Amino acid sequence: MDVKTCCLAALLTGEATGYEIKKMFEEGPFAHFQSASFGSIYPSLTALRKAGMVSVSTATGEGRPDKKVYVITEAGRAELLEKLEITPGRDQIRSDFLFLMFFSELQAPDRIGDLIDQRRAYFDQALDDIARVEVESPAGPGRAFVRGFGKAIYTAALRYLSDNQKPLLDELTTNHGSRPDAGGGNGPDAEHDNKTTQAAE
Amino acid sequence: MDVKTCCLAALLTGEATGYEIKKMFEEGPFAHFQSASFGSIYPSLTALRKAGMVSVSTATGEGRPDKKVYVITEAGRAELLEKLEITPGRDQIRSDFLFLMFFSELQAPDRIGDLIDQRRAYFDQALDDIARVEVESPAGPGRAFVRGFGKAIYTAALRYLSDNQKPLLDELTTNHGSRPDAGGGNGPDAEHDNKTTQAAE
DNA sequence: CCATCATATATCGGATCGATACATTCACCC
DNA sequence: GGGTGAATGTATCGATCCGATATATGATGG
Repeated sequence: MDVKTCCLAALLTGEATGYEIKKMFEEGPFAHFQSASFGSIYPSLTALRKAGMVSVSTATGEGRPDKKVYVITEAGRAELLEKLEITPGRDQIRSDFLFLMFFSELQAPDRIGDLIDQRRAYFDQALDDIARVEVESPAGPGRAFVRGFGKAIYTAALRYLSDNQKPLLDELTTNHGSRPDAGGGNGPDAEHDNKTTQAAE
Repeated sequence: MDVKTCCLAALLTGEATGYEIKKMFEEGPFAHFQSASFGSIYPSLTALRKAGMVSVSTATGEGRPDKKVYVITEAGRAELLEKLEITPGRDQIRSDFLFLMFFSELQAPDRIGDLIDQRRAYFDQALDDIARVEVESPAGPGRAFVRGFGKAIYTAALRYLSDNQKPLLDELTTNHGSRPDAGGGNGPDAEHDNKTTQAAE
């Protein structure tokens, strides 16, 4: 979902500053399935204000200068409801961890073991986060459903890692010396009799 | 992982054209944890060629004009190995589906039911994809580990959806008329006694 | 007494996506 | 025979978005 819509969604739970919206994507209820950076949040809020989707009130407390508190308007709420009617596309997942694991054979087994340990800690943390958010904002059935989903996924991931860490490491250490050089020699389907001309440069 | 590194990774399994690399991110072994578009793949390949990481051979078959087949070089292989040493960051997940489910209360229960049905079909498809890739490219322990991980996650997701679809829909239909207007009246922690000045415009 | 963290706004360059244009082959159907 | 559309391919453009950074202030703490 684009950042503007995400900002509207964040503001639906109450007024907030740009900074607070960022935190909602880092630690709050959206943390595990949406994200946005300052570089997109602030421009989005400005655009939403110009479009009348949000209103701003500048809070001048003690010392701290301008602190812009954003509130969603009726138009903004209508806009969000409209966006909720889209057909959701593919989930986008980008995991450096799985990328590294994909090439386990090219790395030292110890390194692979460390990576898995780190990832298990990471998933433990994720479960703690969900539990914490669960206490902080009880909320309705939609949120509970999403939280439950996250819990199920992370629990399964954790189980998979603990079940398969040792087997993988065993396999890597036994076949260690061989180094299969990954696609050099007998590569996949070497069938193409096109005339090829080597490019210069 | 940046697109350049992803291209090198794709080429490690054998030579390929830009088009084929794209397909590897859509249907191939990387499909479920990395992605890239033409708009980033082609510039990346050009940059990699200039840096000597890949070499190009233009295949002039019958009819079809220039078809640039890319091959990873030794320098490219070294570069990839270096990139494998990074510490992996957070997995990035962006799910429109969970975003929509988060706001279940604002939508018709039938619509929610449809969304869940669609997502179950989507996860079924994902499991089929993994099974298909498993047959097409047997490969080593790293790939098997990643595939197993995906299988575990999708299976858990599927189970969660089938277990919780009906309970959610029941909850939504019973509380239907109420429409909790999400954060308007008794919003979260209304404690801030800063002087606020309403912004014009 | 100064480092450093948390709060807070904002911008810039670059990475990346999504859509699109273009060109050709092949399969299919009428 | 001819037309339509899918698949294969390269390539670019605008819009979006991220990551790093600059700026400023108060609180915390060694």
